[in-house]
Amino acid sequence: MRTSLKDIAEKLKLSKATISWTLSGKGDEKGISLATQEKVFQCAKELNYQPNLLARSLHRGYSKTIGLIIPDITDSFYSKIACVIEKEADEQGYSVMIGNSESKIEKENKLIRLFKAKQVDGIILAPTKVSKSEIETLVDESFPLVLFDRYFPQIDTNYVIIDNEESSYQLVRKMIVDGARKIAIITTNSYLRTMNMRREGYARALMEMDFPVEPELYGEVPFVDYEHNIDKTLDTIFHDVPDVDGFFFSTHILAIEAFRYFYDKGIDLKKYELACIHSIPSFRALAPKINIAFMPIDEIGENAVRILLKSIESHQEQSKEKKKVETVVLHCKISTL
Amino acid sequence: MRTSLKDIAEKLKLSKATISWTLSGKGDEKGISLATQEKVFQCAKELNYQPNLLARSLHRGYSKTIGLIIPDITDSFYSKIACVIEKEADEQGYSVMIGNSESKIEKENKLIRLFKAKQVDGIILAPTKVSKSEIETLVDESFPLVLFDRYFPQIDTNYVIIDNEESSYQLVRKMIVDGARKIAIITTNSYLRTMNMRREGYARALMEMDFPVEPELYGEVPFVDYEHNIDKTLDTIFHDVPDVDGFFFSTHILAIEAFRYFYDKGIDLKKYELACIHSIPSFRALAPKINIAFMPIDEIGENAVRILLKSIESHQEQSKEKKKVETVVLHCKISTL
DNA sequence: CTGAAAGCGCTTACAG
DNA sequence: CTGAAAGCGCTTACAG
Repeated sequence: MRTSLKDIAEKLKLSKATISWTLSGKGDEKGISLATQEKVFQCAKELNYQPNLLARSLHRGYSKTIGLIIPDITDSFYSKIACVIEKEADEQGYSVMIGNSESKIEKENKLIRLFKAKQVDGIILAPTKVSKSEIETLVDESFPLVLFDRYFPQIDTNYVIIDNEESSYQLVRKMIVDGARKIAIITTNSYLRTMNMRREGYARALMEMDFPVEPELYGEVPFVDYEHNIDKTLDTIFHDVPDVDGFFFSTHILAIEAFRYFYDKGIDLKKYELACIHSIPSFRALAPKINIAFMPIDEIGENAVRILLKSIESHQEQSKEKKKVETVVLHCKISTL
Repeated sequence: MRTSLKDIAEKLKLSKATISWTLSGKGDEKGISLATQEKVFQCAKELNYQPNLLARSLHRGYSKTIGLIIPDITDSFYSKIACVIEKEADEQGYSVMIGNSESKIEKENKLIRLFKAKQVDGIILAPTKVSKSEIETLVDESFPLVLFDRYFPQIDTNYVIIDNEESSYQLVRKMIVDGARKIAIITTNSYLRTMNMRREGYARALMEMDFPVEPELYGEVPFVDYEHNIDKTLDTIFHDVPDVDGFFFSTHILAIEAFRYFYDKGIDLKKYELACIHSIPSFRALAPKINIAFMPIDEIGENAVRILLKSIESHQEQSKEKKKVETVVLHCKISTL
């Protein structure tokens, strides 16, 4: 059995209150004699006392814990965000529970309920979809919440997103300047506004140059099993538009799979202009000339935590005023590797 | 405020006990009238009742939560393991708290203490070092614990590891069969037994063929900032052994960095025999001929969870018998991509 | 200077 | 068929 306040109290023949005051550093304030405090510290150390955080949270009504839900922890973008968020939260005295929604709405809902049941003080979430989601419940309850990466205009809550349209526009514009004329866009899940914005940026860059936005150059890979689906998509594009000369990948995952396809087919990457949103280390060796919109990982994480903690505080102050929603739009640095 | 049992009880003019029995599905067993049960379920639904898991855990003495501590969540090996462990635990009714030790012993110790304070029922851990660690405390307290990936013979607890020596041996042997004669080993942190075993397997394959184990072919990259350190290491090897014709990378991270170096220097990868422990998707495009020891991710995760849960159960049964330690050694599949 | 007591939200042995 | 009560391990307002 773990040692509790009671154990120390009994051993020293003091009350639990005295032990609690002392160990929480309020001994002086309560005027507990130095001798007693000394004994308490001594005994706590001997018994290797660690406060039970569940009991503390139960009493205090908050847990100093935030929940983070991401679609895929093995995706380097999300795992890096998780890393930053954990570090940021830690500095503010919060710990983080991470949950993997696997891009499944049921899993996401389950995690939201679990985290609430575990009394997290707030949730940071990269949502997968929006249909009949627990997110709406959170918003209705004005539960402290920050969404990131994916955007649903109909949900009235805090957001941290990047300027997907502008980043895509810049990337595609760069490819055009560098000589590309028939640029394909390889993307996924068009029901995600994030992906739509990327497509719009792509279209804007083309239209600005009076290039047509050809349906044949649009490749949408279903998100599930995209490893297998991308081949078909690329086959079709190469068939329909043999002189395609550029590829804009809306995610790094699609880019990796495409590079594998290029390799399998013996197609030389160097002949094409390339661009991608977010970078991973292997790009340096795989496609060093690729244009990248670098995700501002640190800023995303820091802003998410900052906004969430603000929201938690105002929530705890019972300020019944209607929450003001905060939306942060961050910008990617665009460059080659 | 969230709704509690008390709220429902007051609203229905019943006792908290009745509500609790009903909602936990033991209403029939306790002979609570169907009419009452119906009302309770109805009301719980209306008020969107969710039990407070902190309170439940506090009472029950267990939290149905396990802690997972890994050195780097952005490393695909660990994040995949985390994914499997979460899925496996979920099936058994456990949730997982993930912590990032950043390969720092202080952070690891802090996480162990935090998880204990949060009353996790057990911990799965890929340890970073062993010096004066909280791990020893866990073992002394016979706290349910499973280590994986890294091995410390002096710690008497459960382990799940792969056969690092044999996997390395097989990989290097394959390279020799394929014609390599001067094989460099690129590795890190020799104080980790895991890395030492990989080196020993490398040496065994060489010695078996009566090849010398040349110190000039041993490249150890310090783990911190290895991005920058690997260049020096490779420079030295190419300088000292210009006719090096094979590279054995003890981790995928080192391989990626080396490939970037090869690219930067304009060295053609294809001229070399390559081998690496663990694979990532971009290898398919980066170095398709590379020999890989495929980590049995699923088995590692499943075994870790299985052993931990067994340990938790025997712990909860207060069986004072000395824990029997379980060590599982798994094997990698060796092949090209 | 220190303690008794209430309460956070749950569960469960006991009573009737 | 249902309830009163104790207790999990904390914290804190109140009392002396």
